[in-house]
Amino acid sequence: MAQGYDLVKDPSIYVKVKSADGDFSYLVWTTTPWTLPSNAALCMRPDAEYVMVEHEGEKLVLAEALVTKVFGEEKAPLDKRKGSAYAKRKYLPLFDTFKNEAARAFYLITGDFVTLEDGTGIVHIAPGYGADDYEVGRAYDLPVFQAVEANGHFREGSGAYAGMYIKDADPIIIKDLKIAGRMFKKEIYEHNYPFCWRCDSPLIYIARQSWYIRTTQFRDQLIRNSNAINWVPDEIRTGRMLNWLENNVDWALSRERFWGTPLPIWICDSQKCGKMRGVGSVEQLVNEADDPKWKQLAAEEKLDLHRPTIDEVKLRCECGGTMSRVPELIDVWFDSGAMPFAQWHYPFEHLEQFKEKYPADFISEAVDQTRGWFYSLIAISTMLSEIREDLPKGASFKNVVVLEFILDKEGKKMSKHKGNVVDPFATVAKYGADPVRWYLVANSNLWLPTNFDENGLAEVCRKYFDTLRNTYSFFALYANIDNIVDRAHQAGMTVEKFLESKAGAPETMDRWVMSRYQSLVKNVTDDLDKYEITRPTRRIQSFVIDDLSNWYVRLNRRRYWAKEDDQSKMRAYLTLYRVLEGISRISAPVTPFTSELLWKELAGEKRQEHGLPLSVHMAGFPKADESAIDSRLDETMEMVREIVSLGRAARSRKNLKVRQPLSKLLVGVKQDSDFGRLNEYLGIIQDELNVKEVVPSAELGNYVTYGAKLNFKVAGPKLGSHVKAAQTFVAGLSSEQVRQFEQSGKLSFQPDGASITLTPEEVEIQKIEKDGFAVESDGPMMVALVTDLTQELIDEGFAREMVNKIQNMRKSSGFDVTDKITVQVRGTGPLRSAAGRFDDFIRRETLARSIEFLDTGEPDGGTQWNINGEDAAIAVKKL
RNA sequence: GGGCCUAUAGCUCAGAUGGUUAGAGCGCGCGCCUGAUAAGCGCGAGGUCAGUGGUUCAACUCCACUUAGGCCCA
Repeated sequence: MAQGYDLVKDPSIYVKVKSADGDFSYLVWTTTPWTLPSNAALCMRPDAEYVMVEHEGEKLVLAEALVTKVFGEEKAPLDKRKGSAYAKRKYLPLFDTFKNEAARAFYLITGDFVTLEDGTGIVHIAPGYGADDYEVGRAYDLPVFQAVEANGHFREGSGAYAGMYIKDADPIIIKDLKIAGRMFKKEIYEHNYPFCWRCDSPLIYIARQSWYIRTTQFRDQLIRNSNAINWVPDEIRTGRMLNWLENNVDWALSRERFWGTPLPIWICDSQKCGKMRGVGSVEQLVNEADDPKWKQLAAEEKLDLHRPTIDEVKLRCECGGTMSRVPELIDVWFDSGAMPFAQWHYPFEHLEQFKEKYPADFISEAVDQTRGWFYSLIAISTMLSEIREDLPKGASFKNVVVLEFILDKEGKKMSKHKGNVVDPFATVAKYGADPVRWYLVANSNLWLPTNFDENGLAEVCRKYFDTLRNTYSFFALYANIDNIVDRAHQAGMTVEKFLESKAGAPETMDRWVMSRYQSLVKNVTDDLDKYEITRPTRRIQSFVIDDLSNWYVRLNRRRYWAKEDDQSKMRAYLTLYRVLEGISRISAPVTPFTSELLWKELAGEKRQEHGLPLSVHMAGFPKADESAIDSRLDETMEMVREIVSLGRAARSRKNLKVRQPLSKLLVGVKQDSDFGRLNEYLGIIQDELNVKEVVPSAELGNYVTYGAKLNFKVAGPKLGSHVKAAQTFVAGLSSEQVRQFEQSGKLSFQPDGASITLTPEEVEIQKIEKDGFAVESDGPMMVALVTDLTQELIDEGFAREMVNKIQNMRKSSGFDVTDKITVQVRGTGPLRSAAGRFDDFIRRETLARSIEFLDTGEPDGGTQWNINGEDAAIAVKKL
């Protein structure tokens, strides 16, 4: 069996083989000179025309179609007849290695497999080397000559070549043929040749004795059973698997090794008898053994069933003689395919479990297992279910995800040889098993080849795992401040129940994140049901990063700073707890360790006392609560996020940093009625954009110009070849014309004499912002910032800057988030008056007991700051 | 040689039944934000959709061929 083919250049030679019954030679072509001493016959295509031509005083026979190719010129034929006319004519062997066998060999045969593309149309047949030659040899009852042994060396008694390695023998054989006047010409031929995958040495095809399973007898059932399997992706089923099964050949079952699973066939030692027996169980074996000690050993479970020990067991033969086991082992692929049965010790034990578990719901392996595991599983289960009543007909698995390979960054196969191998152990050690798995699964669909990029792995760690961990840490930080776990345990409750008992009603943000979470569970479940894994993994990732961390947690931070047992805070804890617990469960199939850690941390050490599973892997997959999915809420929040995003873009373009409060944001939405939906969320928009007021703006026309473009998908089929003219016409409309069309819904034009009326569905109206406003828009959505500053806004800007500086100093000083402090400031007049005006605000934000403004000198251990252009120094002290 | 799969931004990948200006993340440049985050947000630069030919009003998408890579088989 070939493990890998390489494109290589080998010598190819044309030799002249003398006819035994005529004054001419057959011109024969081969790429393996070393097989010539083992030649047994020559083969022609029966229906092809063969001609005899004269060349340098010799008469040569070859296929008419190849004359020009071989000689490089036309040759006038001396004779012409079909290949079939040469059948059975004898020739003189090139070598006398097997001359004693001449009675059965060295004659012309015919076969349709002979092609007229390469060579001479006359093929040299060596049944000992190559499956095709062997088959032909069997059909003609040709002897199997083997001058070369399985180790690639010529055997003793093969004349001058004895002991020689085939590749070394090739040139000598060529030289000998030349001396004997049998060489016609030599070329270099480029072809695929098999090589050992491990040591790279060339392999030879050699006929050997072997035991087979006649799988060809079950070909139709194999195909039917494979077709009944859900292959993901489906093209495996219709492509390579079908292709492989259609070309099924009998399973060469036996192997020759020292140790392994024995072929359970015993043969009578007596040549005369020669009975064979297949042994089907240990019980049968020891009962039929000639020595009772084996029964004893088996009873003690000390009987080693492997070769070579098993070979000591001899059986009694009906003829009175002893039977010995054949020396062969079973192909290990048989073990892999027998796994579904062997794991339950079918048919001897555990029949109930077996019946329940068989066939398997799901397996997964890589695409190279077409001829490996996938085949062995299908083959064994198909054959068994055909002959046993107690098995359901079909394959031993129902669904399979077929993986593609992981290639290097350039898309090349990884091999030690090329040095582009990524060491999986080092990679797991560096990044962790879960991130590696997450990266491989989330990066691209499993059935597509993946170009492995370590940067992508680092990104997964940073983005997904760090964010998840930080989200949990945030929860833990505050929950620990409030001593939630201990208090829950004291109250004899789970953390969840305890939080539930203290929590107020869910707020909009809580309902929103739960809605998003339940949608996530639903979508992930649907995906997994379809054996999709990349999409759900990406869904989880984007939920954790965008929805949970960057929106829900960030916007709700203040709730977590509230006083002990504040109801809103408890609801926020509870919501975050539930979502994190759910994430732990739905991501467990991909990140078993991270999920387990999260589960343990959330559920607490005493989780079992409260009836919670010890492990997340025993906890079951969550079921989506679809009643909690509020699509209108999702949609509205999406609008809010869009408005905030546009507002930030507007600030950015005007260089207005967010810490500077502004008085007003005008918001234009698709319809005026939509603005009402935003009422509940105006606070979020105000906070995110630091504006005092958010108001609707109905006067879109003041900010935009109108444009239009053709909706090709709708208009294309109707307009046909006028589509381009229509696009030009629509794009050329003025803002006023588009505005009129929006109201009237009618638009006509005349391209090339035709008359066409466009409907509103066929034209998309665009609104494009006018220059000169702090305006941003996206589709129907638009925001405008009012940028005028009052003294109060300026003062608040100063105050917020000071808060920011003090917070940074708290953090760099390593204070806890609950530490109370005092603050000393030296600064300019404007700072001082702003600080006075917002004294409460600054102290509240920074947990400062007092803010002391120094008239002279520097604060003790102060840091210099530039605050909106004003020079200042600030010092913080822990109380 | 036969069969199947892959090729889209510097990198990794999305792009139902052909339809407008081909998207995301990372990386890069500039700006912003940060009492959980080695995070985040905004703007910008970056593409002959491997190549050639064909079908079509219209092709990343359909067809043929070619190139490169992968797997199974000869």
